[in-house]
Amino acid sequence: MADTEEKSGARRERRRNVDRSASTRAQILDATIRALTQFGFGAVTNNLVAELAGVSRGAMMHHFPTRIDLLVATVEYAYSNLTAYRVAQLEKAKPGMPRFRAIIDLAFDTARMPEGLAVSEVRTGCRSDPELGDAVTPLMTHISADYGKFLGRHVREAGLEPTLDMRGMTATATMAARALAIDSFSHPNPVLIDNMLYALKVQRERIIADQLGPEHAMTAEQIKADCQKASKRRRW
Amino acid sequence: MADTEEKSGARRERRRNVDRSASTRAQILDATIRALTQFGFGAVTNNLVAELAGVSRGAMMHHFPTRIDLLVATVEYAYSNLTAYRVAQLEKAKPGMPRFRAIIDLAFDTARMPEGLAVSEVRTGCRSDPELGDAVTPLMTHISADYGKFLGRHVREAGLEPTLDMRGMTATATMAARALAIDSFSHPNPVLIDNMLYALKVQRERIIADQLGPEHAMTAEQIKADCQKASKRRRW
DNA sequence: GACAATACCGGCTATCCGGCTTGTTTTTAG
DNA sequence: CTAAAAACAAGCCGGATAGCCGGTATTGTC
Repeated sequence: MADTEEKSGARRERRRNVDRSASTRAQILDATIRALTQFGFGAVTNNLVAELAGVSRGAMMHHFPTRIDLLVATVEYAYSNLTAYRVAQLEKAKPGMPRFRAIIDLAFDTARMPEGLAVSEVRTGCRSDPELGDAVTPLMTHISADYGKFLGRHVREAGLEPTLDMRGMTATATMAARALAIDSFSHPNPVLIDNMLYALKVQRERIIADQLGPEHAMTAEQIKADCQKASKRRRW
Repeated sequence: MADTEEKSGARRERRRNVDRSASTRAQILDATIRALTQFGFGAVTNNLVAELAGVSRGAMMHHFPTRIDLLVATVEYAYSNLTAYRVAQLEKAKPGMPRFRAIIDLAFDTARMPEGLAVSEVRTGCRSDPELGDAVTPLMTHISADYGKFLGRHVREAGLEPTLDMRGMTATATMAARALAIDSFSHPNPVLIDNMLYALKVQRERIIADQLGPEHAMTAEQIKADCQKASKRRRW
């Protein structure tokens, strides 16, 4: 964020070490996320990150002794940002069914966000680096489990059951969103996105109708309207 | 495949240049696919490929002057193998509806095959290398379009229409299979796969019922039986 | 059999990356 | 006020990589 001196007379605002540390750390982590998003895992070098962060390589070295430390910290940071974003977004929808219904669009949005792409990049990139893989796998496992709980909670809060097809549908949406997000960066295909979201929402409403009765599900027209609204709001 | 001398007396079977070329080329391309699958895009170096192929670096240089040439050729080779495999597998099912129904499982299978993983690795990896991206993008676009036609053809041959939800469902299945395949290599989760396939098949049958009437769709029990059969046949 | 073309070999180098190390500035503790 | 500690800066080095090149062996053509 906009830092450095903004105080009037004081040529240098005295900053405590903890603040300096936190600020530099955040700059570096944000730069790493940006680098992963824009250039992909393979192009993320210490040099590039330091440059993007506006920080010397020595400072990076100080905060993240190894590249692995940097990437692990970045994934943690990115996922906590994502979680906060999800909570904030879902709070805009009324609890229960509306909030549950917001999840599919949210999955595709978060997958396209810099933080989401960063996590995906590391996830696939760590296949090329066993050491990084060892360091990141427990974290990824935790993330998957955590997201699974998140899904289950909202399913139940909507008065629904996490049946086989419900789990399958949410998992499919998550995976598809991930693959599409990376793809769309080099081969954007808005029609594809619209179709996928429509199909997933049809399936979602079908499951709702199965569990609670047709009167709780959206009609085909409502689904299409919902999709059009989401399509217009989407900026990619 | 098993090459080299198998002739009895002749200490050196005279091989024509075209054969030597083709053989070496195939060895290198196969090795590249293996390398991409096992070690991931980032770890695929010329050295590694040459070693896996049992070929000198000079020979590689001769056939593929640059790394980009190698990867582009590998993607072409892998996709043509995939196409051949798809055709061969689908011919085992009766034309029409059974053949159409085989596509979802096939998508997940091919995504997990070395050839499928290789294509996915290059697809994501080229984000880190603009030059490679430029070289590979038209190919990827063609592949996507070609696969789209393949899907459309089988939809129609089953007497179905490529409606919005049909397109969305197939696209979702394709994307999800891709993400799952890479994921499953480091975080295998058989339950997830089963759930996703089940949900997709439920959706598929629902679309069939919508278009042709419920009597053409499988029952819930049939779907589950089909999934169990696929789950047992699957070796990952 | 002579010459050309192709397949193949492996050392060389410029470049870049990650990590180390030494030096400088700012903050904090006594 | 002083000394230690922490934050920051940046030059350096071993290692690895992609591409290049001179040279050899095999195959094709006349």
